[in-house]
Amino acid sequence: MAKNKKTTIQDLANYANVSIGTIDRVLHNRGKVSHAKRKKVEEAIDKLDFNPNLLARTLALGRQFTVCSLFPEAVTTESYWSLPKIGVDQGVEGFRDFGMELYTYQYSLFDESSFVKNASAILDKNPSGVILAPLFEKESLEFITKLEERNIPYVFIDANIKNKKNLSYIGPDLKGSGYIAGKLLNSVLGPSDDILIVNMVKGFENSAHTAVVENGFRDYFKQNEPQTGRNINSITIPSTTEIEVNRELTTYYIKNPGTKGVFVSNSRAHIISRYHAFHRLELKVVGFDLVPGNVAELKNGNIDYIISQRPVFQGVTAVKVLFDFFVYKKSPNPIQYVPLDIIIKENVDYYINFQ
Amino acid sequence: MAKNKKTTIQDLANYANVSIGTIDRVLHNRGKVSHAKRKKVEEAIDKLDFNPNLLARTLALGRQFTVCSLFPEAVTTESYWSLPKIGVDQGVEGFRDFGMELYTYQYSLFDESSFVKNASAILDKNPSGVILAPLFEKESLEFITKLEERNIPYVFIDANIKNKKNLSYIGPDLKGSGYIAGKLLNSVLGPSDDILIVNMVKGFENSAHTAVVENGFRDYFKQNEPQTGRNINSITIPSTTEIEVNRELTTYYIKNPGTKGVFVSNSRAHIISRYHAFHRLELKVVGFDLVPGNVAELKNGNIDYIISQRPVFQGVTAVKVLFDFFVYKKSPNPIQYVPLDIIIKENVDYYINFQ
DNA sequence: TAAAAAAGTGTGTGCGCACACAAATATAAA
DNA sequence: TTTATATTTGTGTGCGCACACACTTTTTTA
Repeated sequence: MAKNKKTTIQDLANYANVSIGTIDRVLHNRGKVSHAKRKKVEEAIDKLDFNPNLLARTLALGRQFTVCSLFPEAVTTESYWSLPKIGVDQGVEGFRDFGMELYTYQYSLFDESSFVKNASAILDKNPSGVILAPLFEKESLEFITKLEERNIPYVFIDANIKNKKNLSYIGPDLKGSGYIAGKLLNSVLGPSDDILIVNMVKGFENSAHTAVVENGFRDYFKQNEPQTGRNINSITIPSTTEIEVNRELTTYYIKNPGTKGVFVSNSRAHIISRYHAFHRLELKVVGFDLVPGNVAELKNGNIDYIISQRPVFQGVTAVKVLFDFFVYKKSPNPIQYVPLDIIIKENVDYYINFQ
Repeated sequence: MAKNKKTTIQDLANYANVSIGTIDRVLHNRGKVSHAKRKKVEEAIDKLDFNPNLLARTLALGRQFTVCSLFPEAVTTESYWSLPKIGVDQGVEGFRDFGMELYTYQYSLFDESSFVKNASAILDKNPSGVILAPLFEKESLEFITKLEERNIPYVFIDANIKNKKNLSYIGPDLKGSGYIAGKLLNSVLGPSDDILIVNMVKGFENSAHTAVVENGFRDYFKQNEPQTGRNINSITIPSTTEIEVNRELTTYYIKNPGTKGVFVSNSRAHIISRYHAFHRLELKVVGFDLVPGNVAELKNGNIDYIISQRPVFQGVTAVKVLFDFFVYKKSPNPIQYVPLDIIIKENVDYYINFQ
């Protein structure tokens, strides 16, 4: 039903008729211990169900874990990238007394050199571990090479680069997220309604990820609605500003008035749904991420579904993975797909209010 | 960007030119301290940004937190009630070194006296806190009265009794969960398809909760589909066994062949969806909770939507709430509605596999 | 003005563990 | 047999804090 009072190394020492020094030796497998006493101590560990007190150990060791994170910059507090940062802050806060400290760095998606510069600053810090959102693939590869040279563990968050030596990838299954978006949009459309996929490329980041999402989306219709004559077109807007997005939408909708549903493969669905409302267009919209803009549009009905990839949780989990690796030498699951939450007007508040 | 090395009480003592004894006195506001030194120490606390090391404090205090949980019994490991138990186990495990220990108790939904017996056993343990799923309202009220007499804090999980002195309620917004179920079921039905609501009463537990869920469900249709001529009937089966459920379903479906959708207000949707598959009925099904039976039926398409109320998370959170109250004297939000996750075939694996 | 009481401050111990070092015992070499 | 050398085992210190207690200085009382 529960454990009795915790047993300490002193308890072990009493049981085995040795001093705590010997206990220490067998626990850490260092120094010399006679075979007989070693056996006896091992018996004590087993019989008394010894588990070292992590608090005491941490206090005694007094070591420090420095974690650096490198994400795209959050332009405003309403930006998507402020959320993973909140997550890592929160995660590290929980391990503060265990000696963990955090330095956050951010790079501009318009400027690869800012990535390089910050990556180099991180290397100068010689951290115990790194949390990286590798949106610039080439520069990220150079960075992790250097990390590996220095034996610094790193985890990817939000975006993945496959077959690397990252401790773990914590983020969405991109293809699956597109597939789910397909199912959701389809569920609110008529069988032959035309669909527009809107991709945006903010800066110079790798757009391969967006393509994977789009493929997942299209896969849904290929596999489930093969024979309908609907059009599914996609446009890629090389910006995320309202003005540019609006211009591209106008251009597209005038030429394609039959469009009934829109899938936005990033966190800017609210820009598009506001455009719809402004022009009294009754289009269905599915997008990603619970940023404030999307929440508002979800609530007033301009967005139908938001898929959330738990960005805060990603940050928290990344920190925890590093901690477990430092302290317990635990090797995590190399790919940890976060749950893809389906958010609608009716359940959005529960997600926002909790904690 | 980050905190410098953590400041200790010794650092404070050096800054304020006093001994750690005086620091201790102002920190805990005990004993006598001259005004001048108190000011100086407070300045030190502020300037050096002192935060006590919880690890050291815990170690020094050496106190013990005994937590008791009282839930309905999980008949098999596949039952719903095994999930909150997993949660509290997990939560307590994380606080083990902080002196927290857990005793779990369970009662039979067929036997109020088992509740009373276990409640009394808990009182004998004189725990620091209690986590309770108050499904027997009358007996729960008697229990919490005694807890209050003894000044033992308690939190409700999964089910709530309003206006009581529980530290917090952690669980679903029942009405909202029914409402969401309504939206989901409606989204896969034609506008005039008839609907069956299936409630089950396993034992002698309070069925008011089920009624709230049903009201939420009906509200959705009242508010959003007012003028359709569809029938929404409900039956309440006084059992959760397959045989009894099947008999009731047969009785109902023969009389109501127009039924196209079923809402199951508990975790037994899989029993009903299996019945449908067995009899080649193409009905849409919405139910609650990611128990293995529902997961399987979701995957093979017999269930369309499952709403999950994060039972494991409820357990973890309840433990955390108690811990924060014990250690930081934090009063939590009195009502913490958990997110209601919408689970479909396409995203169910992410929920199961993560961690 | 001396003794008693109160106010103010510092020191020592222990929580459970890691680690450096000292001590004791056993074995090998001289 | 004695000394040198491994091998084995025990002790002391500190991590940051809480708390008991001892000590010093001031104030009050007789």
